[in-house]
Amino acid sequence: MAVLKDFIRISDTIWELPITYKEGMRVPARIYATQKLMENMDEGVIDQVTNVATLPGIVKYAYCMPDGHWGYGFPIGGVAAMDLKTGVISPGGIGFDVNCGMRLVLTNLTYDEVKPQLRKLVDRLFARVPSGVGGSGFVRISQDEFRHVLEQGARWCIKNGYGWQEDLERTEERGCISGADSSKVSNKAIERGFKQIGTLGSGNHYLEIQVVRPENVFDPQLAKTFGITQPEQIVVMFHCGSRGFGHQVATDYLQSFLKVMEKKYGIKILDRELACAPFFSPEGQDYFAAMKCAINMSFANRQVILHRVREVFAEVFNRDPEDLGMHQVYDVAHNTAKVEEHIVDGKPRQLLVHRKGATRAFGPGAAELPEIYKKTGQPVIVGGSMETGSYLLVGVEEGAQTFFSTAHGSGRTMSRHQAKKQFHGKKLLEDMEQRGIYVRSVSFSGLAEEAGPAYKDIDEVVQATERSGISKKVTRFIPIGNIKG
DNA sequence: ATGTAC
Repeated sequence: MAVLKDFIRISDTIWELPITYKEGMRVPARIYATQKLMENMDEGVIDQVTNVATLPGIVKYAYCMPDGHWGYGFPIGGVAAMDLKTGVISPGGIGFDVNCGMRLVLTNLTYDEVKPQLRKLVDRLFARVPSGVGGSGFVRISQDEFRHVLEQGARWCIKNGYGWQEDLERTEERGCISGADSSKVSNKAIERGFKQIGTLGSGNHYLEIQVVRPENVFDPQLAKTFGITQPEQIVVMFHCGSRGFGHQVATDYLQSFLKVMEKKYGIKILDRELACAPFFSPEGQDYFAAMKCAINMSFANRQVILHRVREVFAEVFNRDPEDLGMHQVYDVAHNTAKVEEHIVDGKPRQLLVHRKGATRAFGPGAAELPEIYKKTGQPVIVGGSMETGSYLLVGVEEGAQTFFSTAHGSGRTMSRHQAKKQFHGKKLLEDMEQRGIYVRSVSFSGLAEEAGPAYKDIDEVVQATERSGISKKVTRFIPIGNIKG
């Protein structure tokens, strides 16, 4: 539990630890949380976010979002912007599951229309979207072709018939980050990844059917612009990443950084898990180019899954996906490091922004946003636990304070081990069905790990982001069907 | 998160 007296309270939802808190801190650390979230904040977060504050080149603050919890090196929920010339790039600040992210898709169906078909729909999705540890997808391509996927991302998918052209402009980076170089990726990573496009994975990865209750529309105007136009509307949300491929890229470069960090670059860190290299070093640049391949692999993964989701809906309702209004709202990444321009103390600066379990949330007018969202600000998809619900938020101008970053989900309160001891998968599944949520999972123990009480209160997390001014509520979604990886 | 151990 956090020792609150150590913190300077900047506002009711911003808590600061000054550089005197720990030797070597270059900038203060800031945690975004309500009092209630702060009282229960993982002690590991405080240790880790202040460790991050010691990294070379860090600008302004080391941040942790309200859904923060202990992670590898950096906390999950960590945000750190580095000066390009003096700063480092750190795999621990991005996460093993590079570009783990969320995609939200509309339908024009209502709850009453979907309810009689719910079991069939979930069963078909479970059968057609591969999930679980390992597992290969239905996209059969050679390892050489996979290299094209790594460099073209979701664009490769559209070219090959998996999706609609408009999906690209509704995806962060338009589904393809530039600068991905597959020659910087190991053969081992290619071998692990080339059969994994279109697969959900395991852990907290899932695909969910959700309903928008009228009382959960907080900004009707924005909701309408994002395509939420009718009462009890059904949407599909899913969460997955770059699978074994991204994991292998992270593993490869962590090893490479550990070899050179101290000997070649004289960087001393407080925790091996903070392994890093100067951004402009050969090792740093190679990792950046390889990590971008994993970003693109993940965009492609979610693009192919979207294609499958549309196919299944078309089958079950015997209507075209176009006719079902299955437009994508947006796709957000929440494990990345990207070069972005931000205003620091009144001057524009190029920064490497690490977001690990944190969502980019650009406000209205940002150059990176597509025309359709230029005026509104960026849609932000925040996935809650399978029992409680999720949110659609929007980026706001005040988000500049966190380099336009906000929360990405609920955040765990309990270790997986502890959750497995406390909950029983089969009973949980039955309880959820009683409450109108139909779940399919490859593993009961995996299901138990994802029980609602193993996560923070999503409403409290979202409130913290809104009250601190880093994002704003649009709608809340209630789960009715879940495919758990 | 992860071919849940090089």
